[in-house]
Amino acid sequence: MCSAAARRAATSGLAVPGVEARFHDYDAAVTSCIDRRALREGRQVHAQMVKARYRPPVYLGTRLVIMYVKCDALDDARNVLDGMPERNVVSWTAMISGYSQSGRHPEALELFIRMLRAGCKPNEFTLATVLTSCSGPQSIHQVKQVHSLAAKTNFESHMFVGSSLLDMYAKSGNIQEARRVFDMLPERDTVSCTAIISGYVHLGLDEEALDLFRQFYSAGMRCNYVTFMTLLTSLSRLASLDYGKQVHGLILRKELPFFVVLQNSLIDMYSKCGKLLYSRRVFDYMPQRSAISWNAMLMGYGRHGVGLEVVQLFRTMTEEVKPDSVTLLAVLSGCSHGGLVDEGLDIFDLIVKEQNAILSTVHYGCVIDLLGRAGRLQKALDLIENMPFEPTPAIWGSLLGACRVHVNVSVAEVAAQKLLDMEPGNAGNYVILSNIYAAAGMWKDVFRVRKLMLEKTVSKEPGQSWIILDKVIHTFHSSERFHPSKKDIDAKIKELYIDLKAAGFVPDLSCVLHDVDDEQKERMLLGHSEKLAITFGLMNTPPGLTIRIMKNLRICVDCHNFAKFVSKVYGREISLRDKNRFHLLADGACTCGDYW
DNA sequence: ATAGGGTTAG
Repeated sequence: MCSAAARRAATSGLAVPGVEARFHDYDAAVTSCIDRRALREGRQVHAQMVKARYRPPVYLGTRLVIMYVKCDALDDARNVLDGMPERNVVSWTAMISGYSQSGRHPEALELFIRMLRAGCKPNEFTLATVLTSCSGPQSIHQVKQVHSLAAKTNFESHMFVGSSLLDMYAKSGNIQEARRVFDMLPERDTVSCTAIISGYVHLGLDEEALDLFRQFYSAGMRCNYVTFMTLLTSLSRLASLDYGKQVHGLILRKELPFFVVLQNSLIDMYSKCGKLLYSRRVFDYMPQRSAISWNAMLMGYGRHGVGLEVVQLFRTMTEEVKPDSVTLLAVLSGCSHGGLVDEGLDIFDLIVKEQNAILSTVHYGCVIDLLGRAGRLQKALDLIENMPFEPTPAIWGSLLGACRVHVNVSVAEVAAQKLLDMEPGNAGNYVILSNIYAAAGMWKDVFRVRKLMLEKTVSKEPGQSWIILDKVIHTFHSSERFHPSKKDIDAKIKELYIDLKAAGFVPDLSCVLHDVDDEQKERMLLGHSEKLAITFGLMNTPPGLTIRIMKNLRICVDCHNFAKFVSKVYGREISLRDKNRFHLLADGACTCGDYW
């Protein structure tokens, strides 16, 4: 590889007066630059060729394209490719692969089509690479085209093409087709197995993904860091601490080299499984960190409502790494969840001054949250009306939620009007507005809004909670009808209800979406999935153990209150992870401070 | 010479 000629050529830039370098010298020089990713030298060699009016043959032109691609200078690579009098499959593929790997998928596809039009036949390298640019639900048509091409040319069951193809199908939501391609592969390796597992994870089929992994693993599958990252994503979502620890154990036992990305996944997994201290331990032991490491840690503290740590870690971070837009999101939402209103607003002012360009509507959403939490609703409304973005439903929703907590009818009506216009089918908005009217004693308006809701709304995403006991996931849906322990849970929850009421628990009937009588409302509230899961947890865990519950949506006020009373009456800590954050309930109080 | 699976936030 690194011949004497190459070294001489690379270091001298071929500036030998009077001597025209020949093919081998140029080739050696370019190769050396490719190996070292030496862009500047590569450019010099290229310039030398131009200056010497040397016309490189296809091979050498291709090497130049590869050199620029490997050095991330895609536009230079493209210029070389476009200027070549002839191209071969390698030239085209190298360029397509450059686009694919830097996420410039439309250009990759466009070039692929151009290649076909130029009469160049793709090979397995081309297909494997171009398929990675076919993802996204809207381009299923392209996937089909490329697939039929792959089938026609008999590459469908090629290891690389097949893995890429099944991944495309999975990412377009067609897991059956992905599975079919996977089952056709001549053999299975780490990448193809990881790809199909990741397909299930991608579609949120976490339990299926784990089953598949168990199956592969006992059949002797070799894992690498990508496999582990894929598994950790799934375990974070399930909040399965035991399995998470097991995967961590596997990673340690394998003595893999250090990968920042893998450690990042571990930080995230522990924080989503409720073990912030473990996240921090992983974070502290990392010899190098990326911005994502910091962001994952910041998000973790925010998710758990530990505002002070968010601010402190953010300060440390800024001494080492430049915060990106996710960092700012983590800090602002962390301040909001942690109740640090003034700190959050100060940081926001600073960001507006120094990094205004990376702020987006979600950042403003966090600040609206902050102001809302502090009860500064008019200020929040002013900010929405003056921010440099069109307010999204999420923004108005955040304001409306704050109006409920602080019972502010006039601001609520502004926010609600916008929301009802933007998403008339969303029942939640009507419910909150009617709750606000109810809290203000404006009963006529309560009925008006309820009536409107019955006319217009569509059903929402069904609520679902789960608890993991002894590595088994027990899932509950609201008004559960099919759970095997249904009868026992019903009996137990009635028993609890008497105890809790005796301790002062009052059901919050305004949480019920439907227009039914109060008795029916109470029954419906008791059917909420998180109450079922908590009750199931109480029935099946020894006294003193923390009950860990997960919920796919935000927790409702009544369930939150229910959990508080359970924590007090039965002396149980309850850790409840909802869509956005953790609630740690103990002795009748919650770490969220009743604002979420 | 050119190739497949992936981390925070949405």
